[in-house]
Amino acid sequence: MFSFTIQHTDRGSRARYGMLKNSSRSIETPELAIVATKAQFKSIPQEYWSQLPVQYLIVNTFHLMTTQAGTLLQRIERSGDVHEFMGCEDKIIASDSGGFQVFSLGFGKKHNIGKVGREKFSSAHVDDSSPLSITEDGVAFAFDNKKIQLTPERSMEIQHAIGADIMFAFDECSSPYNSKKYTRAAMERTHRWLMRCIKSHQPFSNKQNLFGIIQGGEYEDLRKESARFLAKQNVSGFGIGGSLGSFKEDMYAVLDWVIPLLPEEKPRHFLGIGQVRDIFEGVERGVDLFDCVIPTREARHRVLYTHDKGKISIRKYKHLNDVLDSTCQCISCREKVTYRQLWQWFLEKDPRAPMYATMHNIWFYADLTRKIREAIQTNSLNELKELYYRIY
RNA sequence: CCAGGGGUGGCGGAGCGGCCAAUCGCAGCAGACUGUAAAUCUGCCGGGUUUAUCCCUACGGGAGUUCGAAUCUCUCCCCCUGGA
Repeated sequence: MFSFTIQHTDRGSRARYGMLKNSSRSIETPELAIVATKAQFKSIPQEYWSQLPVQYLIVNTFHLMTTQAGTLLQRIERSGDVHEFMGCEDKIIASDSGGFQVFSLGFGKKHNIGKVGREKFSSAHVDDSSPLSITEDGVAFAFDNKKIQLTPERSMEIQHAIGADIMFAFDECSSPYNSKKYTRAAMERTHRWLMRCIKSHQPFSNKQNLFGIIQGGEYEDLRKESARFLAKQNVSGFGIGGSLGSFKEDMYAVLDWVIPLLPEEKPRHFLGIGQVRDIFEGVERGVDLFDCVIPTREARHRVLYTHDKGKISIRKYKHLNDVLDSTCQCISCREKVTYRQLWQWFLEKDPRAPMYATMHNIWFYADLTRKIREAIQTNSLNELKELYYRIY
């Protein structure tokens, strides 16, 4: 049984503190999902997983079906479901549909861009010709010298098979380089795919929950149209996806357009976003859920998040004999691992390096979202935001 | 002492007459990373400067050959491997 209850709404913004439940599992919101694409927390041995302060995580349909030629998926199914496979019975597990790979392995790869830009795009950038074959039926990927077919029905089938608590509808994540015309076509196709996902989901709707995805790129009219369409559908929540424009401001504008059009009582998940400022800006605008690769990926890339010093490249602190963050309770900080030690492990390619760094960043984000939830309840979100904006 | 193989930028290691200030890797420096093609990627990395199809100093030391040498010759020094 799924429920989402809003327990407190911030006075000065759209921020809300809520409780999301699916059968015996529950999480408090706002919360950020740690990305576990292949049903694993990269670089952390499984015996540590139960100690991680993670209540929400997300796996990926596309990568589950392509990893080890599909045998990973079979192993998950044999375990019962993805919770049992991972030994994470108590965590809410979401699964992405593979819709992001339509972008990341398509236009994203072709142009080496992400869904949030850093420059103003011009007409010279416009490209509507994806290297993938995208048709009304679905998408054909060429990956690892193999042909992978994904349709709304196939994506749903896999997400049902692994037993995710929250499933995302199969969509086409648009590119910042797409024309408005293409962005509209992709959005409308995504809407039609959603209807097929809803139909496939019907028999499973008592145990699992389908979130539809709002598209429309950086265009106000498209975003609003998509939000209005989604608001009417029989879904448990909403993902806000697709291209988010050239700059952070564009991305926040998308939230401002879309969220007021969505029903208050359903959760909103801002797909793929999660830098520190983005979390605050999103929460203020009414986002309940996030997911982002940044905590784990940047840890592997030797970047740490701290509550006292901001974002830190370990390279610059490698001679310090301090723990990573004096206010942190993560395994690394409890064991008094220093910057010097961590750097040494990175140089030696010791697996403890990415492991401790990743655990640290996961702890950081857990602390951050916990503080945000507390701040919403005590109407002090703004003060907390100011505190973090000094170093982020 | 004899025979053979070597000595190249912080380190490892290419080059074996001009396209060499010298491939590449490591380390160093700077930057990036937002529904994970990512423990990855990009740029710099002898010195100077007007940042350039410029100038210096450089491939163990010295002396040669040559229009031209890290690359060939001689000699000295040092290292490694066999032999006495």
